[in-house]
Amino acid sequence: MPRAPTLDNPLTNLLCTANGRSVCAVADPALREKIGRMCRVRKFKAGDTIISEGKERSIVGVVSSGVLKMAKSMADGRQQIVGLLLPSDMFGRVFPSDGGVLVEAASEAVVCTFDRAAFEALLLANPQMEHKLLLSVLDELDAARDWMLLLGCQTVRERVATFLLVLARRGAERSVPNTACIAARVRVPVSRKDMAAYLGTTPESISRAIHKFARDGLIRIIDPLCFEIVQRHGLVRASGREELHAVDEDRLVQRMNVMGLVTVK
Amino acid sequence: MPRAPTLDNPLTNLLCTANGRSVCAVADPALREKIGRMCRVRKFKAGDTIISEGKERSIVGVVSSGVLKMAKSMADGRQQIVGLLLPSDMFGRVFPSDGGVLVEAASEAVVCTFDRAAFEALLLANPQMEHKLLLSVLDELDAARDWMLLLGCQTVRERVATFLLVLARRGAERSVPNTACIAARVRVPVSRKDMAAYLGTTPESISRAIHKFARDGLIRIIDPLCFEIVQRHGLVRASGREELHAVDEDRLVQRMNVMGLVTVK
DNA sequence: AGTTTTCATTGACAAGGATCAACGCATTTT
DNA sequence: AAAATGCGTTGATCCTTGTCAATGAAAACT
Repeated sequence: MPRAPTLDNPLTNLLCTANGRSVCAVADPALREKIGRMCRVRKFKAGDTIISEGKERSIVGVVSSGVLKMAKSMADGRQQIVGLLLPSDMFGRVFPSDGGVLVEAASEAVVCTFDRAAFEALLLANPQMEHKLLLSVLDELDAARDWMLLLGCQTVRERVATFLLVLARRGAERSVPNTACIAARVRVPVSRKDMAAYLGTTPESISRAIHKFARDGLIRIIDPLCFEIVQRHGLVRASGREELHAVDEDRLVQRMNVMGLVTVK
Repeated sequence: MPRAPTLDNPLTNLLCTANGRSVCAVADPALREKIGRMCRVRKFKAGDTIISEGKERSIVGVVSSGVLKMAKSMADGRQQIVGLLLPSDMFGRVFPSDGGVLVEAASEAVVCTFDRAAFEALLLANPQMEHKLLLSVLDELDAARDWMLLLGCQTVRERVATFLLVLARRGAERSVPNTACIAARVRVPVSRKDMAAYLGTTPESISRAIHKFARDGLIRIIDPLCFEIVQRHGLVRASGREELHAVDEDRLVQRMNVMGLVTVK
C-alpha cells in the first residue's frame, strides 16, 4: 500500500525492478536515477480515464497499485477489454501508432507516468532497455493471440472455466508443488461487467455459467468474486483445454499473466 | 513469380527491403550480404506445415511469394486463424516463448528461412534492426487487439462486412483519391473455411452473410472469391464501424494490413 | 437513517448462428 | 470418360446465448 511518493522517493526505482517484465529492470543505477526524475506519480479513482481511446497518447506509464483495464469499443458502446494491468505492468504505446486503446482505472490506482517522447528517447538511447521492451511486447502478442482463440472458438462455459482455472493456478502458486487435487481459492479482480467484456459475453451468461459449475459441484461460491475449486479436473474438462499437459498449462498461465488476468494478492 | 533463388541470388536482399515493415530494411549493404548468406530458400505446397504449433520453433523466416496462415487450435480441432502472412511478412518467433502458432502454407509459397538463434544474434548485435522489429511487433499487437474487438463484439454480418471493406479499400488504393462512391473489386485470398476460421464463425454463416449483402444490393458477386462493392456506405453501416472517419478507416486498413488481411495483387 | 444507485442473480423469451444434410459444380484421380 | 473429391451454397432444425425485466442485496450518497 504505497502512498503517493514524492519525486525523490525511491519507489519509482523499486517499481521498475519489481518484475522481470519491466523494461527498466536492465537499467543501471545512474539510469534509474534519471528515470526516477522523469516520472510523475498520479492517483486515479475507479472509473477514471487515464488514456482515452481516440486521442493522441502523450504519456506512457507503470502501474504502482490498483488495477487498470485496456479496452477498445465500438460507437454504440459495445466494449472489449483487451487486457488488465496490474502493479509493475506498463501501459501506453511508445512510437507512432494508429491504434488506440482506452486505459481506465478499474479500481483506485496509483500510476507513475512518463512523457511519451522522453521515454522513447530513453529507449532509443538504451538498446538493452528496448530489447527488454521487445520481449515484453512479444509476450503480449502471444497473449493476445491466445485470447483470440478463446474469443473465436470457445463457448461461454469454456471461457469462464478457463478464466477461473488460470486465476486458481496463480493463487496456488505458493502452495505445495503438486496442486493438482488441492482446492484453491480464486478471487476475481474485476466486476461481472468487466469480466463479461473481457470474455466477450454478458454478465448474465457469466453468472449462469458460474452457478452451473456450482450446481455441478465443480466449484463452491464463497461470494460473487470469490470461489473455491472443488473438482479441478472437472473444471479443466469444462474449459475445453484438458489436452494441455502441465507444461502447457503453465504456458497458458504465463500468457494470461501477461494480460493481467491474475489476481493481485 | 520468382523462382527459388540460389544463395547468391539478390532476391533475399530485395525481399528484406520490399516493405517498410521488414526488419532488414535498416541493414547496411554489408549486413544485407551477411543476411543473404544466412538464409535458406524453401518452397511449400498449399497445406504444408512450416512451423507446427507444439514444437520448439527453431526457424524464423520471410514470405517470398504465396500466402501463409498463422493459427492456434484446440484439441478437438477447432481452429482460430490469428493472421495471414503475405510476401515480405516475417513469421516465426524470436526469443524464448511459451506460445506457439501453427504456420502453414495457405497457397503454394516460397519462403526464406533463418536459423532462429542466428537471427536472434543478429538482432542483438544490431539495435537498429531490433528497433525496427519492435515497431513491427507493436503494430501486430495493435492488430491483434483490433481483432479481439471484432471477435468479441461484432456480429457475423458485421465481421464479414468489415473484412470486405478492408479488402476493398486496399484494392482501391491505386485509384483516384476519393474512392467513397467508386465500386471496387474485392478479391478474397483464402477459402471460405479459412475465412471462417479467421472471423470466428462457419463457412455457412459467411456464405449467408455475403449472399444477403448481394440480395440487398450492397455488393455484386462475381465469383465465390471476387466481389464488387455497389453501395459502399451501406456496407460500412453493416460493418458497425460507420463511426470511423476516413482517418480511422485508414487506421483499420493499416491494422489489418499488418495481419495480412489484404489481397496480394 | 433513508434514499438512491450499483451490482449480482434469476426467469422468460427471442434470435443469431451452429449444425446437419443435401445439392451443384469444378477439379482431380484412376 | 467415369468416379471421386473438395468447395461453396442452401434449407431445415436446434440450441446456445443475448436481451428484457424483475428482484434482492450491498454500497454510496444526502
